[in-house]
Amino acid sequence: MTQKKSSFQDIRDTVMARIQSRHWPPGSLLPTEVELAEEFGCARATVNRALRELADQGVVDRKRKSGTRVNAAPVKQAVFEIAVVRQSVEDMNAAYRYSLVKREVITAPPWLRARVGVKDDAQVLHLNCMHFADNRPFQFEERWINIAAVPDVIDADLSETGPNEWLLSQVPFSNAELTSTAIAADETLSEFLDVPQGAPLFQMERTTWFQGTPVTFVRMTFHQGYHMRTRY
Amino acid sequence: MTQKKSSFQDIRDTVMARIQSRHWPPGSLLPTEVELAEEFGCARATVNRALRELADQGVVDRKRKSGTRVNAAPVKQAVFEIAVVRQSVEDMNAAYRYSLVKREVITAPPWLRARVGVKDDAQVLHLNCMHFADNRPFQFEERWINIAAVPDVIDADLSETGPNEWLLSQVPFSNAELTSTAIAADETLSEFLDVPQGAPLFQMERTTWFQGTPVTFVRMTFHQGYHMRTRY
DNA sequence: ATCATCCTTATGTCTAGACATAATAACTTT
DNA sequence: AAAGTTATTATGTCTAGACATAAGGATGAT
Repeated sequence: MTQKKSSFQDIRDTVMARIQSRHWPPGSLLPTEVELAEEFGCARATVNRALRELADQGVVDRKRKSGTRVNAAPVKQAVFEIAVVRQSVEDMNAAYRYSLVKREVITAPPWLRARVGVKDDAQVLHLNCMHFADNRPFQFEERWINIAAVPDVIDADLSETGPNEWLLSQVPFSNAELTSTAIAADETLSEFLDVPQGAPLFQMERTTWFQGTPVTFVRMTFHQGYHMRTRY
Repeated sequence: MTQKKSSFQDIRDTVMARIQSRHWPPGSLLPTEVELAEEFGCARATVNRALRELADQGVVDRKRKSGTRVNAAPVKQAVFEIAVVRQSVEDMNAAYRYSLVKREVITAPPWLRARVGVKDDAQVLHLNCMHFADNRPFQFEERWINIAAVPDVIDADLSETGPNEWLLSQVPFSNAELTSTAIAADETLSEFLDVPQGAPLFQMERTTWFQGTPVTFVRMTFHQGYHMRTRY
């Protein structure tokens, strides 16, 4: 059945539709690229691209010689954007304000050394910052920056723009590990975020590396009632 | 400088290295595909694939006629796997146990209708479940399933396997919206998760659609101290 | 039966060339 | 100067064919 639709997107969507409709149920084997190319009346490379995208999405599994199989237990994965605070505040149509609360150079404390893996005597820049949305507390940020990794940070003016934005401009491509949890507001957080002590708060921690060396560790605590949103 | 390295992966990695080393700084324009193909001694299609992958990663922006530009503000995105509860428990080397607490068929309450968009008189299956790790509370799950979307759910045996796993086998490919937040334990949660009332708890809510129709809404509350982890 | 070896096969990648398309630049007309 | 038209250009996609490679299957030796 040689159809005239040719583009790899059509093929990708058609194949996806057949999988969703259980024409090709989970676990089943798809026709070979050559057979599909025949059916769709196109070159094998076109089918290859279509199936490769589905494989990247985790919809199918592909193995040489074995063929292409509908993934029975698709690895559901969500992609969420690591938004800069300013962005997410402005996206809510709120006025963003930033304030540097504290700035000091210290030797990395043991817990930090264990966490990010810097040398015993490593000097770090320790910062406390507040981010506001429409003058209401939005996020309290506590950050440690490995001075050895970004020496320029010593001279950076962090009173106007947050350290996150400064770091992004300096070290745009990095790896990170991220954890989220719920914590109870301690005295400090209660003051900065204007909530009762013990209030449940959403907290994210992120460790960032650039080419293997740790750059920064940040603990971000959000105002009460904050929801992190993502789609997939 | 016609090199002998040819594979698109080599090219992708080389280009990435040049971007990281600021040989091509953020905002700058890369050579055209033809020029790069010359430099690397390969076909343009090979360069195209390399650059396309970098564009997919958000490292570069590509526009017809304009060319390929290093992304100044790369959209940082984290990918986290939507693990089935059983998986994440077993990944911790803990014994997984599941228990169905409550099961009832009800008419969708107004807040749920507003949330997921089902008809006024839609019948939904309402479930409460507990997930344990080594016999300690791990997650309390409250779920509503749109019966019209998956009629078979009425006859499904959900006493042994959780509704999540059952649904995954029935509706493997779906879209979802996901939010995370911190809440204080109310009376019910305090009992089920064995924490004091008011304890800060990590909560995720997920709405799932299949081909446009809402399938299920689930509210998952984790034990105290739970960390959601992800890397990028 | 067990193991090593060769053959077959489906995917993985590359090439050279072609046409399509979006967006800028250059030119023309008003 | 403003607006509309045309050329140019870099990416986007496709093709037909080629060789590479992983892995399953068959074969044969132990």
